[in-house]
Amino acid sequence: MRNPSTSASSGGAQAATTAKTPCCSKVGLKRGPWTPEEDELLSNYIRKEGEGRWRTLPKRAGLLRCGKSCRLRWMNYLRPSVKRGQIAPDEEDLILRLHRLLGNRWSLIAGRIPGRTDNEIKNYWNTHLSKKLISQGIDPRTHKPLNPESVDQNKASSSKATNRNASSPKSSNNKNPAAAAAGVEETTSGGSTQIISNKENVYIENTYLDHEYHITGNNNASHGHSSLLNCGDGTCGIDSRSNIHGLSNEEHEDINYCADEVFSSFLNSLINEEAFTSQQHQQMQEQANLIVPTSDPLVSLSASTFGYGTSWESALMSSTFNQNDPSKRINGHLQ
DNA sequence: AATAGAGCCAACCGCACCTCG
DNA sequence: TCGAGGTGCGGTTGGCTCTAT
Repeated sequence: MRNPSTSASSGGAQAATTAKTPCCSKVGLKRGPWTPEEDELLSNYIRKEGEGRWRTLPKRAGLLRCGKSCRLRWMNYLRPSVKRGQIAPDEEDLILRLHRLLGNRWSLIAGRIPGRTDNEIKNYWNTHLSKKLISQGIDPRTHKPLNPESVDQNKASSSKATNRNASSPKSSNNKNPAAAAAGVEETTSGGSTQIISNKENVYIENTYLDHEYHITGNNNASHGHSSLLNCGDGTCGIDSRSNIHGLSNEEHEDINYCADEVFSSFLNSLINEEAFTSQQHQQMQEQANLIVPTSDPLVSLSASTFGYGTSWESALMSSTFNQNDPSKRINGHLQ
């Protein structure tokens, strides 16, 4: 692993040129790669005073950097818990699974992989995993099989020049006007999973798993939590309309949990269930000599989790609930 | 050895959310 | 309720390193 601190020759003491970002607009602030001296100043200060108050931290620490830059450097590189080095195969596997569940929610994914930062995972995804999936004929955004035209397009876009323009332009944080007009906040729209919330409810909709997970509970600022699913007051519950938690479509029931634990175990159950059912389904396939037209374990999950157990087409057709109208899913029940 | 292109990753940017007065 | 400040997130970029010619 290269140490960026040693490559500080380029762009180093360049003054901020843009005046749009308040904290970086001050003339004389340093940008570019960090030097070992700066790293030490920042590390020593945070060890002594702790994290937070990033805006004023640089001045207090004697750094000519903006707060954002300090925070980023600490979070992505200097924090003791940050693990350096190659992504291990099991970590890679976990990233793939989580991306399939969560889409480009790098911070959420990073939160499930100890020692790895969102930036690191994002970079690893863009430089390794997306290409790997494309080479396997899988669309890295949707995790669905690519059609031949898409394969060509994706292969073309994997070159440096086009890759930089491949992503949608600054769309990640844009609100969906239609959703906004309907009083529904679409918090983000990931590749494989959509998290939709209104003031009282949160929906997790994973279209590729052919499930709809519905986490109910307050989702307003008065809770005082930044996390979408972190209510922590016991009012949150999870309602899965698949039988992934052992509940049938007909007789599902609300279960109250602390949302953090719910979300955590929710992800675990998905990840583990996926691993389990993938294996299980493969065995079933072998036994029944059935052909599933893809190697994507996701497809196996869909089929076997729904209990149809034979093909992904049946799993797709088994979706009986309304996937398009969040207003019909309040409190986990169709209205 | 020189050069061009590709790969890679730390850092930056802009936006949205949260908190607080 | 509103606005300002602080923070976090995801997308993008700059530039160093590697590899092929």
